[in-house]
Amino acid sequence: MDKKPVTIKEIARRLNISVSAVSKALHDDQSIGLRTKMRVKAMAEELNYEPNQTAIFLQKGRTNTIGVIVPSLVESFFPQVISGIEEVANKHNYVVLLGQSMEDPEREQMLLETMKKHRVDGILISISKNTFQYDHLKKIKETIPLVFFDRIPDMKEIHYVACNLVSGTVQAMNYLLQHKHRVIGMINGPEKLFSSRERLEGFRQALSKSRLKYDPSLVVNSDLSRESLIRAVQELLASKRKPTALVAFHDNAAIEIIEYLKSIKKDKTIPVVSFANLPMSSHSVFKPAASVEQYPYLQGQKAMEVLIDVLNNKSSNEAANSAFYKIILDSRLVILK
Amino acid sequence: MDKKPVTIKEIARRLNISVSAVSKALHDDQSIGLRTKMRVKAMAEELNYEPNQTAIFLQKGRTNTIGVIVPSLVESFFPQVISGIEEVANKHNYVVLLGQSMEDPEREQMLLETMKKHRVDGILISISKNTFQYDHLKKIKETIPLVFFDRIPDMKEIHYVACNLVSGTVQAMNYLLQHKHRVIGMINGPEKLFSSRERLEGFRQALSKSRLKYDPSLVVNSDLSRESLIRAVQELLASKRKPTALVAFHDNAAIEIIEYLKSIKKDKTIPVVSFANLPMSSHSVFKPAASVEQYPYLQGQKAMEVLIDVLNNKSSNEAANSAFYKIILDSRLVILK
DNA sequence: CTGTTAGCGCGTTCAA
DNA sequence: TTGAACGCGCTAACAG
Repeated sequence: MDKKPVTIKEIARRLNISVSAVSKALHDDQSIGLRTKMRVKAMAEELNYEPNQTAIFLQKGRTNTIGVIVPSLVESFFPQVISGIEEVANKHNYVVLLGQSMEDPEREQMLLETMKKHRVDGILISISKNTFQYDHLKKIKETIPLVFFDRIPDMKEIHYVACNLVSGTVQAMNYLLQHKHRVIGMINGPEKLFSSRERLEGFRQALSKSRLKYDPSLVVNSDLSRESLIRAVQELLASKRKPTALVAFHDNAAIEIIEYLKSIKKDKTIPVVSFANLPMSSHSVFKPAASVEQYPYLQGQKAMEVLIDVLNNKSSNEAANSAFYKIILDSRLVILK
Repeated sequence: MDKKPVTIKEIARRLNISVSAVSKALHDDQSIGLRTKMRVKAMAEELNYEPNQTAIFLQKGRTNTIGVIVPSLVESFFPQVISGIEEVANKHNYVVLLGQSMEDPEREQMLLETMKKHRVDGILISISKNTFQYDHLKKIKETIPLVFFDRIPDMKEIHYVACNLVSGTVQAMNYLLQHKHRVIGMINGPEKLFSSRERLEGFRQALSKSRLKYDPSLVVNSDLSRESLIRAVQELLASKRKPTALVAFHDNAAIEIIEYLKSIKKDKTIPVVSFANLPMSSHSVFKPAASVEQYPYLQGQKAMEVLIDVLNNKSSNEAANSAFYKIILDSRLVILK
């Protein structure tokens, strides 16, 4: 199938000149005669020469490769982020090494190590929802630039890009409040997740702005599995103050929740608002009433831009290293008609 | 942030032994004394030594990286394929370099070249729907093992994994025929696509088995854009023999088609069957009546297994190189209740 | 058992 | 203007 790839050395041999001359000629170095330059290029063309990047990687100490770790691709939110990442990455001559943690912290750690071995120049990561132990992240961070997106761990001194879920949640709440709902329940994600805490914060802020009192029993955490979501709904519906509307963690959760509500004939009376991870959720039979757009594509772009910036400034003065990017994008409530 | 990574050489220096001794010790080579082995390993541990893969890549002439090129990640079918690929790849110590062609042949070609530069060991690719010119594929194929999946170009001497869409289409047709439909229309994809031709073949086979005559005017090709799909529906509905049921290219197309049919109040009378690219299409308001499951995850697994096989046999006798894998998975019609 | 030597393919001094 | 020599980090063939 494939014969030996042609090297710079081969070209040199055929032309009876030195390797370094060839190397320089190919790079349009000043110090090479036009004549030899032409000859070299012609020969390179003829032999279909292609530089061996792995040699260059070794020599330069960088691979122009960035690692991207997402919890899973089925969540449709992430493919969009990746698209954004890829667009910016390619534009800057980077290539994307992909890994899915499958929400498994051990796998996540393994992926980080593999990528490190492969000497990626940097890593973009959205942590698994079961990752509560950040030692491996902290360790990797010492060696490789890390930028977090969407799912941010509770760590200091990190770069990250995320959506302002606080304001998004406030918007979602206001929507429900304007529709006269006074008892609103929230089915949140895992308690330790940064984004869960943001939603909670928004929940409280919205209530307080409307001079309503915050009732902790109206907020239930879940691990986002089907069972745990249903349990959460049941718990809320069983509480003394039965909510007349719900805020769900995201569209996937919302769909499960609405499906359940429908099964008990409550879907018409209890509107659910959520967070837009699914572009197609507007088609769904179990469509939420409204959803907070989180601009995954933009998040991907921004995260990659941050990484590139970090990469470019890495070698410069140490002082700059004490600065951390914290990019917060605005989210926006979208009413699904 | 990161200081100089420690090398094998550094360990050698500190221990006052040769580099190769260290290398061998780390690899548990027979020819190294237990004592030195221990010392080396201890030191490696202490200094937090990690082998520089890029150096190993250069030396071994392989990167343990495979390139995966898909038309786009938004099509939800592909993320699933990728998951299958990743599972097998990781198990065999390969890592995935991802690229989206965005259905753009030029971008596709660029990605192929980038991956070649990065010296991936092999490439898995599903071609863009606008790729009708295979020169770049043929060229790459000479150098790097290529395995196609799902969207297969019309080329000889290639490895590929795909679903048996012929039988899938026959099943789809039989479903409609059993429901007393005698005039069935097909909205196919781009004519040059292998999978379009398979659908057409299944369409004809099913008709002929039922002793019905094949009417070319009942098959319309489309580029799968919204506009072209609607045009296709209009064309079919305007023809002399108006179809009472439709076969769509895939769920995405089906959803657009049904949405349109609904807008002209025909969705109840004209059932649409299609091909399952969307796991969630069963939730959709514009849900097709049935859909042919194409087992994306399995396709990904198989494709990767084929590639690994090819990779392992590459160096062996030339005769083996004349054999090409053509793996056809069975598809199965799923009735969406 | 251990160390020396020679690459892998390329870029980059430093001499010539 | 050109070439020789060295280094990137590691493995492997060959001597001691």
